[in-house]
Amino acid sequence: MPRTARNPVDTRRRLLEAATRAIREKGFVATSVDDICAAAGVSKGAFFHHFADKEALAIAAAEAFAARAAELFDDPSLDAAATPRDRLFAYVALRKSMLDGEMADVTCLLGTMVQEVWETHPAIRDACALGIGGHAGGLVDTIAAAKADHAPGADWEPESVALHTQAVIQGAFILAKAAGDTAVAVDSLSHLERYLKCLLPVAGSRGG
Amino acid sequence: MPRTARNPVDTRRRLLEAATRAIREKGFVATSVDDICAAAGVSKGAFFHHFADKEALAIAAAEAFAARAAELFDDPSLDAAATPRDRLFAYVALRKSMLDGEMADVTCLLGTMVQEVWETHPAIRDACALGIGGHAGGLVDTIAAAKADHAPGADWEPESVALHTQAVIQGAFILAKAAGDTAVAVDSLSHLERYLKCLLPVAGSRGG
DNA sequence: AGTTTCATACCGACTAGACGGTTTGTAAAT
DNA sequence: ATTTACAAACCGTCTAGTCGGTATGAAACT
Repeated sequence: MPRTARNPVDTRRRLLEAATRAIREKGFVATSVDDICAAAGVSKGAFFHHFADKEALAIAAAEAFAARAAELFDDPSLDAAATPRDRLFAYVALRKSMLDGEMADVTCLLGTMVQEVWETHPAIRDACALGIGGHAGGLVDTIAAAKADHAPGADWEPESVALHTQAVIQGAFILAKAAGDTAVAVDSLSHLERYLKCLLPVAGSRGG
Repeated sequence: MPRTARNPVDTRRRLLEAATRAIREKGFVATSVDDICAAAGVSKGAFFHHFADKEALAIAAAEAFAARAAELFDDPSLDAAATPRDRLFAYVALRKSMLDGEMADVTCLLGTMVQEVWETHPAIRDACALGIGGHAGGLVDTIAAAKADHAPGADWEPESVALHTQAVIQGAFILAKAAGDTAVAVDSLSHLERYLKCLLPVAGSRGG
């Protein structure tokens, strides 16, 4: 099925991709509609045909980003994990490996936007909150199962730990942007790994 | 010494305070010079008399914010700590207690700005990096001393742990902004506390 | 003591350009 | 014939930054 020059699905996807890239680089406010149109190779008319306004595009981009993040849980390295605990560490390792690349390609669109517009654009904030919270939610069952296996009586909640992993990841991105280097983010994820080992000790071993 | 209507030091301070508040609420790009002037109760002429441009103000605000953050280490609760380990936990407890208040009053100007302008305004990024890195640096000696006391042979570096504390704090702010509630940030700092207990075990006790 | 000089501190109208969004027009598909 | 999918000129608003001007006070000069 050859695609013609006029392909609304493709146009929309190009706009979302261009917006995602630009916002990850410059933030939501500094990214102009003209910027996005130019990067996507479409006209302003096309932009406002597909999206009511700039805010609507941001929300759609946030939803698309969250959907892609959810796909992380389908990664082969997670499926290969024999236990919930292994699966959790496979997730963190995957996140770590994803830090290899250009800054704007590895950082989180949701964290970037919500920090900027949490007060001024509640609809965007909610979309970001849903994405981040939903992603954390995707970890809760795994963490709960690992807890049942390794620390059934511990006084922490799987949901709280899941949110903490996202906090560490988001904070790691901020340090990386400040330092101009993702290495510091890798370091922080290593601390997260160590913490999770501490929360989920394997019998007959110490969490060093 | 009664102050006259013309007081450059006061004018500058008012501009810095107004800018800090506005940027914490809306971000650097969305905060206009007119906004800041109105909030500070000064004219645009005064603004550009004291600062070369908007970027220069942001850098000055970042430096002032970092200086105030450095004062945290003078807090009585830290001085009262008997050991480096106690001092470290007093710091985290202090950061936790500081989360009680309006969102824009508790979040970090540096983390907010650097996430937005890391690519577009290198000078601001550097000022933020210096502030965050410097604050982390203020913890390194304490962490190193605590390590010497409680985990001399452990395979982690005090500097890396210090940076990780800042990553957790920054990430906690992002989750808080997304959720519209600082409670999730408190939770994350509690996990940080637990991690530090795990890194610095007290003899004859488990890190539960 | 009175006057001139000068730098600092500040005011607010103004400008040039960028911005989000609208409108008008058109061409393909159904 | 109507709807969909775009193109691009256009519009009012907002922006950072400029500029000519004024008020103040201290120092220099007479």
